[in-house]
Amino acid sequence: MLTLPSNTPASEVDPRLAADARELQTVLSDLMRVVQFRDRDRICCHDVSVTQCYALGAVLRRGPLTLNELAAELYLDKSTASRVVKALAEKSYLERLPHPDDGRAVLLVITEAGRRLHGAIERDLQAEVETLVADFDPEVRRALASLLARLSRSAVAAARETCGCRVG
Amino acid sequence: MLTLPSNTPASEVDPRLAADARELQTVLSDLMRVVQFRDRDRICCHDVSVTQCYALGAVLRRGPLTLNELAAELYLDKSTASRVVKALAEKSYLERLPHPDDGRAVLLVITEAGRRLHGAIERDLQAEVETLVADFDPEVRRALASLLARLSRSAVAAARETCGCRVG
DNA sequence: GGAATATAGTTGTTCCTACCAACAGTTAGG
DNA sequence: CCTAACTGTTGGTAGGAACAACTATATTCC
Repeated sequence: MLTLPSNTPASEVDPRLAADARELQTVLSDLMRVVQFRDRDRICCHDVSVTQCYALGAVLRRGPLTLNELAAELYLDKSTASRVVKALAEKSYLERLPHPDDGRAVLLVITEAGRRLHGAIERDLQAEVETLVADFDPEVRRALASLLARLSRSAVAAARETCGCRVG
Repeated sequence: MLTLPSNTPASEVDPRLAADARELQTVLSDLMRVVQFRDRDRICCHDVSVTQCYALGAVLRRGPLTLNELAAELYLDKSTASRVVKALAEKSYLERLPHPDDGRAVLLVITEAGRRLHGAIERDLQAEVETLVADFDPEVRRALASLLARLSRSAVAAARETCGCRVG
């Protein structure tokens, strides 16, 4: 992570930075708002909430996880994660297996039903994104994806560092 | 809005589209998650919730709004919007003035305190974005902003069309 | 080995968000 | 005028999320 010395305001080095950041902040807020709304709309038609769907995806992608690992992955309090998992387990989309090496921990494993559900939702969301970027040129789409990925990595790194007022 | 005839799957016209959409979907989800977390963290240190802050921003940018206009802007149910406004009014960040032309409606106006609070929060968020994109080249930042803006417009348009299961 | 400490999850509590529904007051149309 | 439509508020219910308190298991250190 390249960062500037802390006594040098970034905007001094690059005078455009402040204006760009302001514009990005605005645009990002708008995008967040509408995407959040869309996700709610698409996901809740299925059997789970947005957070539950993310949890399912995390377990699917990262393999068996403990509860704390899941909470960290989703930036949730462990109590929230616990309840999310509980709901998913009650609907038989996840299983809580005893951890082989640690009697306190659980291992979260996705079930076949969970896999199917997550696949269906992901197809829906993907179709939605397709309509969003259908009239973007292919190279523009690629550029967008790579820029977003970079921004996302940067944001994750920043989140890990600052670990603000709350969240352990 | 350029859209394809509905009987032609977009992925047939452009075989890369599906893969790009899938990648975008994944990246967008990750970004959403972390930005959402960050917003909560930054905004709630001040006196308001995330939604309240967005409401403040909407009233600030769009000038005096009625409650219904605000609700539409934020994709909220009018009852939720009403309570958000109520909370902001109790903290004296907003005022509810009678609408001059319509005895039923209210005009939401931001107060000086509200303006100050929103300014402070926006500065915080902007500073956060600055650190995120500080090591992006200026032209890359510009490109990112314009692409996000385009994506956002596209998403707003799509949201208006489909007006899914819920929300009036 | 055993007491003190740390960790993994669960549960209680509270607040915010959201949706649906019902309502009062106001405006518009026939 | 009188019904229909609309604006905003409130009641009720459900869920998400955070903090704190708690149980049960691991680890550390004497």
